[in-house]
Amino acid sequence: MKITAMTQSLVLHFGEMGSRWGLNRTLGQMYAVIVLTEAPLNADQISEALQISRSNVSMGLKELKSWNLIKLHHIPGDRKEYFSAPSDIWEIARTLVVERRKRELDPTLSTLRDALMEQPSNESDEYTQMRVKQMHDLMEMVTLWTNEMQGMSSEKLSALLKLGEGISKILDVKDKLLLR
Amino acid sequence: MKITAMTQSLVLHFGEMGSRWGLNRTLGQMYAVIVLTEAPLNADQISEALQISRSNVSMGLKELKSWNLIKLHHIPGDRKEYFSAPSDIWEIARTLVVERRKRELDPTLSTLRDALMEQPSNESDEYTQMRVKQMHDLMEMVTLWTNEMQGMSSEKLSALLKLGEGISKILDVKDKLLLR
DNA sequence: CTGAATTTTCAGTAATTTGTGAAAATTGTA
DNA sequence: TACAATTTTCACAAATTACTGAAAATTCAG
Repeated sequence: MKITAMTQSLVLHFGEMGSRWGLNRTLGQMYAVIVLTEAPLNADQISEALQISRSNVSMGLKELKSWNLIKLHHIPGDRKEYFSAPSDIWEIARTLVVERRKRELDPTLSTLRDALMEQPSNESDEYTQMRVKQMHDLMEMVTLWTNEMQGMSSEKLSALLKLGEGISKILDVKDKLLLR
Repeated sequence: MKITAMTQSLVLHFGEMGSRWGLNRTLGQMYAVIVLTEAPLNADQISEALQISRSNVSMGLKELKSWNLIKLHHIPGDRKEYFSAPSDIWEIARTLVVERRKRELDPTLSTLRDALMEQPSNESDEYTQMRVKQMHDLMEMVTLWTNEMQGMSSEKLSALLKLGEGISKILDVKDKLLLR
């Protein structure tokens, strides 16, 4: 499959960024071409578009599946599998946040909890535990938030993000509201 | 410098996680030992605590400085430089979010803007541009948010995060509030 | 200004991560 | 069930990234 110059340059950029996100270059490129192309693509098309080996595509797709980032399609009379990204960009963002939290926060949260269970052996450990507690509480709050986010509709999420600087004002008047 | 068993295991964990965050193993370990130790540390102490070369520590400190994650101290009568982390965990979190945004979103935002300026050469490019527009708008909102966050006090940030599921309710009544 | 203490740089090496082709496994249709 | 199409796995190779020691640069007390 040939890709346009515009897509090509975007794909290259997403490749470079891929490693800064939890992915890697190929994964970034693969997801870029999938997201930016309207029709679902099969593995051979991706392999050709990005000039990477068929097996690399297979491994990349496996990983994108584990991130819940792609949808699987079947075309009647064609045995190949076709892949596309959700058409709702908010759904993609939501998935990314949740999956990154799983990979980046959950394991640490568990380690921090373990450390808090231990008996401090001296006063240096006591300081350490205090910091661990602070980190733990913060990360737990972030986790609650991402869970909240997961259940939010795209419309609501978009409305929330659009608040922008308004959020500060809302916090100021929040106590005046009858919540809970 | 010797570190306790508790710190040791936390340092190892943060090392493993380091690569999942935008850092790397050594950087994760270095920051862990700095955050978890009350007294500011000098480069030799870090080098000894983590069993890594002095030059590696120097490069790591350089990077932590570029992330604005460490504070520099001087001890009277000692020519060495000592480093510590902010005592306020929210300040660390705020810095992390802002710095990651700089590295993970800003370059992409600029590339997306470039792509939007181009003339679509066919209808496939038109679809691509539509998706680019969606991504661009979303990322711009996130940028606004992190800017907002940067200016927020730790107390306010903590209050916002504590809202947790309350945020949904607030959104529901937001229109009833006289904002702006 | 001098020189010892300290920090930084950098070229080379080590370690890790990523990509490939060939072979194995799976799938679905005739 | 048989077999061709397709996908996945995996050992090895290639590429990238991280680490080190030695040397250069910087800092500052005397």
